[in-house]
Parts: sequence; C-alpha cells; structure tokens
Amino acid sequence: MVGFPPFPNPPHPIHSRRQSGINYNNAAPLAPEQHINPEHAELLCTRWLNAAKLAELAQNEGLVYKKGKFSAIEERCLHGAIENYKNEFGLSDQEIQDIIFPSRSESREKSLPFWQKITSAIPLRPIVAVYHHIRRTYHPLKQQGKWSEEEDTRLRQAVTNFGQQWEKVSDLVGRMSSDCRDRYRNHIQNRELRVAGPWTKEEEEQLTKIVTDMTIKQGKDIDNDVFWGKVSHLMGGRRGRQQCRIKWTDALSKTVKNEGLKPRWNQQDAFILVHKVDSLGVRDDTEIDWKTLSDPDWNLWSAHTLQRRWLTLKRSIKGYENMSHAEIMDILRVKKAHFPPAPIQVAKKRKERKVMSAAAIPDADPNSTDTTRAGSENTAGADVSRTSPATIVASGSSSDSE
DNA sequence: GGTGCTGAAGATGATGAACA
DNA sequence: TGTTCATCATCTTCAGCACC
Repeated sequence: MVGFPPFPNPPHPIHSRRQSGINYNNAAPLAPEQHINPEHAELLCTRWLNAAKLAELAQNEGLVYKKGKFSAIEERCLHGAIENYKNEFGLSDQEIQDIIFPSRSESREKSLPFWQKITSAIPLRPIVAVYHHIRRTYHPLKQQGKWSEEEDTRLRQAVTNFGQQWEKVSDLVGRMSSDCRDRYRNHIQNRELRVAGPWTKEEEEQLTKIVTDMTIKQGKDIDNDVFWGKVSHLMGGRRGRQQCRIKWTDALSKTVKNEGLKPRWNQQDAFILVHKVDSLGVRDDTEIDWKTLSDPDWNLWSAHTLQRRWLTLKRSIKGYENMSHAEIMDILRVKKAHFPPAPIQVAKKRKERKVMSAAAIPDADPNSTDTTRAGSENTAGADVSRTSPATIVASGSSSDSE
C-alpha cells in the first residue's frame, strides 16, 4: 500500500521555481484577489478547459486566469482545501490518495467534485492546472534527489525494455515518470557525444550563429522563438538543450545585444532591483513575474539573472529564512535607501581615499555627498518602477564626469 | 483525464575576479 | 594573501500544452 505522503512543507520563497503570471489580457498585473468575476471563477473550477479554449475565452469574454508557478500562498490554500475536504467527508489519507490517483477501473466521475472543490480555493486557476499540480505534488515517488549510478542503470534497462512508455519505466525505476523521462533525455541519451565544462570560443560562435539564424534572420524574436532541442541537435548533440539555453540567456545574449560589451552587476543594479520589487507590492516573492522586471534598457539582465540576484540580496540578510517578504522588503528598503555611485566612481573614491588616508584625513562615508545627491537628484528611490533603469543609471553615472 | 514533449526555473558546486 | 562575491555550468524539478 502506498501511504499518503504528508503535504510537503509549503515551498519557501527561495525554493520556489517557476514564475507566476496572470493572463489579464495585457492589463497590468493586479493582486490575485482583485478582479474575480464569479461567473469566470465558476467556469475555471468546474469546466475542463484546454489551452485553446482558455485563450479564446480570455480574448472574447475577458476571462482572467493565472498561469505559471504556483505561489507559496496558493500552495497553502490548496493544502487547506484538501484538509477541509478530508474533514468534511471524514476521509482518510489513503482515501484522498485514491481520489487523486484513482485506479484504472474506478470511475473518474467520483473524483470530479474533489477537483472542483479544491480548485475553488484559488479562483484564478483553471481546474486542469490544479489537477496536474496536485498530482505532481502528492505523487508517492516525488522528489528523491540525486540519481545514483544504480538508478541510471535501471533506467537504461527499463528504456531498453519499454521504450518511451514512461509510466512502465517509472514502475521499474521507482521514480516519477516525468523524472525518468527528463533524466533519460538530459543525461543518458547521447551521453557519449556530450561535452561538459567551459565553452570554447568556437562553440560560443557556433551557438550565436545558430540562434541568430533561427530567429533574427527569419524575422523572429530572439528571446522567445528559439527551440533549444533543435539548437542542441545543430550543435551536433555535444551540448544539451539546457546547456545551450543557459549559455545563451545568461551569457551570450547580453553580450550580443550589447554590441560585444559584457555588463557587470553592480550596486546600482541592486538598488534598482530592490525598488522595482518593492514597487510590485506582492505579498510573497513567489508571486513575482521576473520577466516583467527584465528591461532591455537595463543592461539586458535576464529574468533568470534578476531572480538569482534577488536571492543573493535576500541571503545577505541574517535570518531571512524566518522572515516574511514584507520584513525582508523593509530591511532591503533601508539598506538600499540611497542611490549608489557608479562602480567607476567607487574605484576612483578608493584611490582618493588612499591618498586622503596618507594625508591623515578621516575616511568619508561611502554614501555621503555625491551619493546622497544622486539619490535625491533622481526619482529612482521614489518610483523606480516608472523610471527607466537606463535613466537612473545615466543620472547616477553622470556625476562621474563632474 | 492520461501521457509525453518542451521550455523554463531553482539549487548548488566550481572557479576566478575583486576586495580588504 | 585570505576572504568574499560574481559568474558559469550542471543537475533536478516544475508547468503548459498537444495529442490521444
């Protein structure tokens, strides 16, 4: 018998993965509790709508629904809804497990009220998204960490026996079918061709050529129209799709778009990031859609980079693990109250300080005078969200020439 | 509804640059 | 010169979607 696994701890913000996003039909993102149309909410939690139908309803009837990563708050709501359902109908963990994973002979009709009930706990999510999310979250074989050599061997054997019937492979390996598939595709298949380690100049040039050929030269979007499986294939299978994607989005893309220059993250970027996050007014950083923070005028930082930077900023706060987003924001707001000097200026100041200390003049506050002035001169601190980062950086850097 | 494919995000270790 | 921080690379996990 498969025991009903305890609900995993609500994902801590730093463990959250995909970004959340709300389809507001191009309207500005608002807090999820706003704009809930009762008819739409009913529709989302009762009708099994596919992607095309959802898009059509969004287009024609203004249906608002949420996509992307489930936030920590949504996870808690779902968990609470399942607990309530269990208590309301006096069900055991095993009975809930049977509803979520019915045997093939069981009627699916029986479980429909369950899915409708728990989906109604988070009104902007379509029932099908909740269904897939819960089945992943509550899967008895979920999350077993690193793959051992023995598991890889079993996986190879299972694929030899069953091909790409991942459910059968899953039974043999003892991992979720999707995990088996990903592991096989990303690490087992073509392993002999795969190259690891730093990219050579030639590889970088080849990747750049492939991506630009696939997008710009065909009038497509360089950020959204790349098929990484195909790119990996065109690289001769030497680099996997993920290797290619990360290399491109986090490194080459910036350099290519920036005319060969490679921007470096600095304190001004940190300042902008904190104030941009602050301006979103989210309850939890798992609700942030990092793509909306990415800005072509702001050194071309990718959404992925910004998210990692945010994590680094958070980790710089002692005890951040036990703090709410609002508490973290309060601390960062104070830490980043002033617009910092441009990096070149820091270097210049340091040089000056050495000269000054030689002359026995007390050290200056790194945030004093020109820094404070920079902060008050521009409106960055007041409303970064509406101020182009380029404008902010430009105004901060302008004092360099003074 | 179940299954598989694809794109994407999060965690983490290795390495090197910047800094005190 | 030791420490800290940034960047790169890899591995694992997640969600949307199409097809059945």
